[in-house]
Amino acid sequence: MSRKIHSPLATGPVLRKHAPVFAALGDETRLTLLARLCEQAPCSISQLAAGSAMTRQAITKHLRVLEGARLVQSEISGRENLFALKPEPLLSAQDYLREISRQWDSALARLRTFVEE
Amino acid sequence: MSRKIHSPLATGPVLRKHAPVFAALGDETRLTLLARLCEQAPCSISQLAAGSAMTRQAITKHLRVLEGARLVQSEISGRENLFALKPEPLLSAQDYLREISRQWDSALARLRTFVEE
DNA sequence: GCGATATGCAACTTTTTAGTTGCATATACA
DNA sequence: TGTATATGCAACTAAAAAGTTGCATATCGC
Repeated sequence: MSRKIHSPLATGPVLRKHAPVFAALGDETRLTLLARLCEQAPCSISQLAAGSAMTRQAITKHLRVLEGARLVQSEISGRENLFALKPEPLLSAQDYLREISRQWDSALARLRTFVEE
Repeated sequence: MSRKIHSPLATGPVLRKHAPVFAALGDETRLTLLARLCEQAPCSISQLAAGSAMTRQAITKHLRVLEGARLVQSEISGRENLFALKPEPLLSAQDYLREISRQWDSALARLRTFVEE
């Protein structure tokens, strides 16, 4: 009787919101940076580049990608550029994944019911 | 007193496990495919390509990427190749995100305590 | 067997990403 | 002031990703 209300997982705006976040997370170097930034609050570019085998420029680019996905925020302090983690997109991404799992489970349940009748 | 045990968010194997999953999720076309597959159980390639502006071949490639990340599983049935969602990597990715958020929160808490003293 | 449907494979083009190098600029600090 | 530190900007290379086209092959149904 009730019209099925399926949450708009694949709606234009929703896709355009989440895909860039996942893309930003889809790189080992950037995951490493995030992990580092969530242990040690604000870090400068040089600080972050110090622990890496890559160039400072490479690290900078990765940080800009993370910033573009709003996963980190930068603030200039004197001559250095400090980066800090911003958890909102992470939570949002989590919700998105949870919603997919949820829908999948309910699809399975429906299928099972259907088969059992 | 107690040595700090920080969960290995940025450990080689952990990175190599999760980065590809996030990378696979980091594309609008693939997110759309996943959403579709979680509503309608097993779908053939042609079926999935039908609702898209892209070529069947392009869709096939995206499906292979998803399969590479173990987000979907394919099975051949007669002349068609049926794809179904596999939720395990999604759950695992969720855990990873949750762990980052958790560590971030505890880092903030520690910082706050430190400042307040 | 035949025609239509569903795929796979391979070669190729175009974009994007990842990383580098070199050079200019601004801030700290002795 | 002068030197060392922290960055930004731009040009370039190399490699991976996204998509396309053309053709071969296998299966379904009549």
